[in-house]
Amino acid sequence: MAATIIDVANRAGCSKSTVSRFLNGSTVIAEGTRARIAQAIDEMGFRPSEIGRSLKRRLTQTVGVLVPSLTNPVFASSVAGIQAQARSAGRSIILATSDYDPDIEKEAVANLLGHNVSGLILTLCNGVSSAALDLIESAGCPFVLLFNDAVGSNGPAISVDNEGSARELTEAVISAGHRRIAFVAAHFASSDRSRLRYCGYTTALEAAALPVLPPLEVHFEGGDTSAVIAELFTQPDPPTALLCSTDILALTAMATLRDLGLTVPNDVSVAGFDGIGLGAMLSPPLATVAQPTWDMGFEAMRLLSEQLAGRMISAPAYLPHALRLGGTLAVPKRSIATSMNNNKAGRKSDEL
Amino acid sequence: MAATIIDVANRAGCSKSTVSRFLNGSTVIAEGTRARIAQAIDEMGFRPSEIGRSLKRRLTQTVGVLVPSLTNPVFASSVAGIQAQARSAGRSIILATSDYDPDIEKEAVANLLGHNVSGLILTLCNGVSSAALDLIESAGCPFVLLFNDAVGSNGPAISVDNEGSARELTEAVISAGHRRIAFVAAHFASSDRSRLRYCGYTTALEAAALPVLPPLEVHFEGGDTSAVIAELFTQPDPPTALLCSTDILALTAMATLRDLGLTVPNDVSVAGFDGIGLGAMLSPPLATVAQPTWDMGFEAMRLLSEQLAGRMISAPAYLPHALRLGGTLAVPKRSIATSMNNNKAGRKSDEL
DNA sequence: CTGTTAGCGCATTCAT
DNA sequence: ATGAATGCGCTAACAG
Repeated sequence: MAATIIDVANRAGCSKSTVSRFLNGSTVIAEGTRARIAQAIDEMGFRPSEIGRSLKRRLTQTVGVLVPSLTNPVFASSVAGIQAQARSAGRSIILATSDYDPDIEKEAVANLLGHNVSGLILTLCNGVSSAALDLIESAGCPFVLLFNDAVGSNGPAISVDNEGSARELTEAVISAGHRRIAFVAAHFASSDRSRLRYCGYTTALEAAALPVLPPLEVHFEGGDTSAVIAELFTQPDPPTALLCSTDILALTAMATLRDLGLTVPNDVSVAGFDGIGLGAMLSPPLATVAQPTWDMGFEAMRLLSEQLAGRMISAPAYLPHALRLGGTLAVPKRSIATSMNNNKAGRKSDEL
Repeated sequence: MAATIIDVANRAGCSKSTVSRFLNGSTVIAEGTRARIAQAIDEMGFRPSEIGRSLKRRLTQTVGVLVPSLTNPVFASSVAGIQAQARSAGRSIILATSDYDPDIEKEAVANLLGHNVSGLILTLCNGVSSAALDLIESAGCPFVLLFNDAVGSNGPAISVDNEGSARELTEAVISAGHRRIAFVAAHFASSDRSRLRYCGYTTALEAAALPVLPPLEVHFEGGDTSAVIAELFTQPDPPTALLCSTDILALTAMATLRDLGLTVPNDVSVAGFDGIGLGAMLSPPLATVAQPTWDMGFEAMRLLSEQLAGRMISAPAYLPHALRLGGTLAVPKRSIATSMNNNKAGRKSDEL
């Protein structure tokens, strides 16, 4: 099959040690042998076996990456960022997905660990209590959390301030004049981000002395979202604004509202979270909290590299987010009666 | 660090061979030792090293996956399908991206090969002539092409009938009454799909004796698309319909048209290719040729597994596509010249 | 049923 | 500057 280092040595008329040294540039090699080795390698199309190499060195050039799903552009984009940085660092990535399921998550991590990955980048269902994380820590494998907040004292993590930004977003919705604001969330059990964002929502509402509605938890990529939304808006006194824990959810919600004969933002304002590219291409554009997803992946990989190199730099836990207001978020039209004490009700939507 | 098979053997009071046999279930083991081994494994949290295992077996349980980009939901979705099937087959995937660059593509494949992947699933820039493919074939590594057509006689491939479906789509556009139809394409050099789809377009136009416009080649994820489109529609006698080689391109095009004061489909019809989920959520929904991207990935992985198992089944090269008409594709109403003037001022934000 | 032995492809002492 | 020998963790003959 594939040529080995011994084949190269034979053809070049030297020992495999010399070839190994050639490959790793560990010592100086005589010009003659150097040339013969180079030629032999070229002629045989030899590529050193990563696995032989890894076995010997006790470490690989691969890192494990675990994300909930690739279907969500947020994670796909972050993996792209990871990939870009990994490539420039000469590392490969083994990719696993958890499908938002803690059990699969644990199994996937165990599998990754079995591959002797030199490190891991993970977006967990729950960064605080995770069987997968226990596995990793007992194995002593370096890791960086991505989108999850840093767990306790240790371990670097790259995220955005989910709770704070959700609070800001909710405050903006309140400023626009909304008083009855609902929150559609991916199941908390499968996404701690979802929970944090809901917390930000409640904080803002409580500060404004407005009613906090219980979260409408839905399966992230399941089909129950439409039904939940439809029920919400066919009941009396529906909300004038709908916050969604992700942009994908927001898009699903908007499609459902359209089917119900409601227009966004004329009848209902909608805002999401994530800042996926396509949201900005819509008309009107989706109001959201934009995260630098690609950069976050890139930065997570960079951080992991630093860690692997023994340089424990302090992690900038939160990357900056950006509120994208306007678009699907506008002043409520039909709730003037309940917002008479709102002195900002006259703002125009594009001022947001 | 991590426990090895020898550690387990010592603790269980047997030889490492027995442990190995336990792990692989290759022979029957006495109930007593079996229990002791199981306990030892559990206590030490032992996971067999994929590396050592692979080195010995001369084959890995990993497959290499190369796609142009993860930012395009088409490929992200196909990787998700690959991943799902890989997991159920007990395989892991090493992911690489080419960024639509044949040089990176080749380098990535070389790297994948170095990891001793048992097989490869690839979406190449060009499935017909590819340095990467040469590398693979000379290494004798099994592979399945995905989105690329089968190359020559050998090698299975999973794709859709790009040319045929593009022809069908174009025919539908013609049927709707369009006579002047332009085609925006990702650079042919970076995507053979793009070229095939353009071919389908030309075939349909020629059959209808309509003018074939030269392709407007753009960088797939670059920023030149808007400029190209803007130029096209600010010249005299602009097309009434715009076909785009991908949905992403179509979305970019529509955003540009909006900025130009044109409405879709009232002023210009637009159709894409791929059937990304978000296209269907738009209002009006994006006309397109939908491919079963997730299934295609799943099927590609299944095919590779069959191949690795020695069962060379015949590959269903083309999976069924589906035309999604209507939405952004409508009957042409009037000349662009008049509509541009009429629409510049009065367009509503939710008109898309 | 189980232990012994021999590599897989490579990097790395230790010699020379 | 280069060879010979060793072993990484594991599986697969080959005994027993």
